Amino acid sequence: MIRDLVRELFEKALARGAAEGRWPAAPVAVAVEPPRDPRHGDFAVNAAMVLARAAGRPPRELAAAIAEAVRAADEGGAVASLEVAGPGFLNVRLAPDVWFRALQEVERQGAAFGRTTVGKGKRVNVEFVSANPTGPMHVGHGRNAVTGDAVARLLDWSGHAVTREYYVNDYGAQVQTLARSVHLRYQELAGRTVDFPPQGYPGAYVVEIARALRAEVGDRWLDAPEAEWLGPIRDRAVEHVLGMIREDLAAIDIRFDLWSSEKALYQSGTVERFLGELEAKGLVYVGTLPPPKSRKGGPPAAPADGEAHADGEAEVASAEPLTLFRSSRYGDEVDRPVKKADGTPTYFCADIAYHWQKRQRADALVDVLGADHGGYVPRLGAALEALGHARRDLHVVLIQMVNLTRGGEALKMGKRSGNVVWLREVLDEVGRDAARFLFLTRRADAQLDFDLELAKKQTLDNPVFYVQYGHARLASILRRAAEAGLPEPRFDLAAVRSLVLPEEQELLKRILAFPELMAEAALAYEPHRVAYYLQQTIAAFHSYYTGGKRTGERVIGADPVKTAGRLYLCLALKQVLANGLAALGVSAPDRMESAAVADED
RNA sequence: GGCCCCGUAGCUCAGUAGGAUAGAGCGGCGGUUUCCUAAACCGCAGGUCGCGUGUUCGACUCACGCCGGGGUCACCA
Repeated sequence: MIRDLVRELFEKALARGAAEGRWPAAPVAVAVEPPRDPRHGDFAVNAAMVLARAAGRPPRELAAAIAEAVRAADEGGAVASLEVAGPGFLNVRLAPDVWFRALQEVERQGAAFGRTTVGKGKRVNVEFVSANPTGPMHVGHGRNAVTGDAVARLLDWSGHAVTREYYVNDYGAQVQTLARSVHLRYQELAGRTVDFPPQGYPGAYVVEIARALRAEVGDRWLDAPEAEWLGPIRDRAVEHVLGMIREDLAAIDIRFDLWSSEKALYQSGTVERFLGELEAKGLVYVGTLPPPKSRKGGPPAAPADGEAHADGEAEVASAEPLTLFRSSRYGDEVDRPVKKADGTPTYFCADIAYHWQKRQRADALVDVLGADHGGYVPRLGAALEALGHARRDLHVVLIQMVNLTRGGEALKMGKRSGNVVWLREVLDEVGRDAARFLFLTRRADAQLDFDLELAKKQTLDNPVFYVQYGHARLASILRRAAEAGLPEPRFDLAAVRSLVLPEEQELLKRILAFPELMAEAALAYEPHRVAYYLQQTIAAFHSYYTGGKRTGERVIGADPVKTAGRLYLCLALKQVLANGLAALGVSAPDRMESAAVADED
C-alpha cells in the first residue's frame, strides 16, 4: 500500500530524530491521510502537530525540522515535494512514478487486488442471522444476513481466518410454541375446531408442517398427552423451518461454515459442565432479583395486545431464590439468572456457555445482532470478562430496523402479527443484487429506509444499478478496443505515464487506495464504506468519460500510447469495481441487459 | 426513570483512529448527445453539523448536561 510507504518513511525519520534527541518519541501514531483538497498534495502528515506539545516547539518550526529528516531518510527518492502548510501539516507529494509503478499491482493481483494481511491470520468467528427456527426469514433478518456476510467477506479479504456460524435456538419455549402451533393445525386437519391462541405462530408454513406430520403419523398424536408429542413435533418442525431458512439464505447467496445447535449444547452436557465451571470460579450464587423497575410512559398495558407472555403469568415480583451470575461485578446493571425457578438453565446461561466455547475456537468473536438486543451486549461482555477473556474479544454489530416502503409509502409490518414481509418476497421482487447492495448503503446502526420501487428501478437513482452500469460500461469499452484490434491492455510503464490529466490522476489514486479502504472497512466492521467507495469511484469515472467526449480526450484515441495507458486504467478500474462488489456479494455484470433482475436460481 | 443508538442541505444519508474552505445521491432550476452505453455528465440553488458548556494548537468527530426520534429494561429466546 502506498500509504504505508509514506508512513514508514516518516516513522524512520521520526525515530532517527528522536534517537538523536532532536524531538521526543511520538506519543501516538502519526496520521497519514490523503487531504480533502488535492492541492495539498498526495498525503498530509500531522507529525509536527502531534509532537509540538511534548517538544515545546511551535508546530511549523518542528515541521520544517521533520521535513529535513524525512528528505534525508528518503533514499529512494519517492518524495517529490514536502512542504509545511497550515497549522503545521507536512504535505507530501510523491514522485509520479511511484504511483504509476504501483498500478502494476492491479494486474499482478487481479481478483485478489485489495486483499491485505492486516488480519495476520487471526481466527475470527462471525455469528450472524441466528434467527429463531420458528419461521422463514423476514426483511430484518435479511439485513442482518447481508451485513454479517459482508463483514465476514471483508475480514477474509483483510487476512483473517473466518468462520461463519449460525446459532440455532432449537431449544426452549419458542420452539415449543411452534410445536404446539403445529399440533393445533394438525388437529384442524383432522377436522376438529381449535382455538388458535394469539401467541401461536400463524404462518401458512405451520399448516404445511402439520400436513406433513399427518401424512407421517396419521392420527396417532391427536389425543396423546403433550409430553409424548412435544419433543418429536418440535424436532420435525425445527427441521422443516431450518430447511426454509436455508432456502432463503441460498436465495441471497449466503452459506455458513457451522450450524451450532442450542439443543446440542444441552445434550452434550456442555451447559451443565459450564455451570460447574461458573460455580468453581465462584461466579454464581443463589439469591433473589430486585423487583422490576417501574416503567414510566404512557398508558401501561395495551389490552389489545393480549398476553405478552407465553405462559401469561402475573408480573408479581417473585422473591423466589434463583441461581444468579455475578455479571454486575463486570459492569452489568444487575446480576442475571442462569437458572430458572424450576432449576433449568436460562437462555442466557446456554448463550454464554456457547460464547465461552466459541472463544476457545477463535481469537475474536463477532456477533451480528438486532438492535433490540442492544441491552443484551453488556452482560455478554461481562460473561466473557468473568471467564478470563478480554471484553474486546467480542465485537457486536447492531443492526437497526429496516423500514420498507413502496414509492415512499410505508409498508405496515408488525412483529408477531400476520403482516410480516418475508425476505423471500423482497428478493423475488427486486433481485438479490439490489437487496444486498441497498442493505449495505447505510451504517448498520442507522435505520434503513428500503424502497421496493427504487430497488427495482434500472435508473441512476438506484445505486446498485449505477455501480453495476459503471462496471458494464468499462467492460464495453474494453470489448470495443478488442474489436478494434487493439492489443489486450497490459501494464506498461511508458503507457501509464501518459495518465496525467487531473481526472486520470484522481482515478489512479482511488484505485490504489482500494486496499486501504478494504482494510479499514474490515477493521471497523463497516461494509457500507465499500458501498460508498464504489459509488464515488464510478462517479469519478463517469465524469471523466463524459468529459472526454467534450474535450476529445477519449479512452480509445489516435495516440497509441495514451490509448494503451487509458485502456489499462479502465482494466484496473473494472477490476477494483469487481473486487469491491465481490466483497459485498454483489455481481459485476459485463453488460446491462434489459431485464437485469435475477430471474431464477 | 436507567442504559444503548441516532440527530449534518427540502428528503435519504456519508464524513476514513479530532485536521486545513463540511460532502454525495435524490428532489428543484438551467444546460450537454457528428454518440468508446445520454442507463451518463456539467452548472446553479440549498448548512448556526439539534442546543450549551468543556478538553487542545484545532471539535461534525472526544467528555459532561439538556432537547428531539428510536430501541431496550423477563426465571422469552
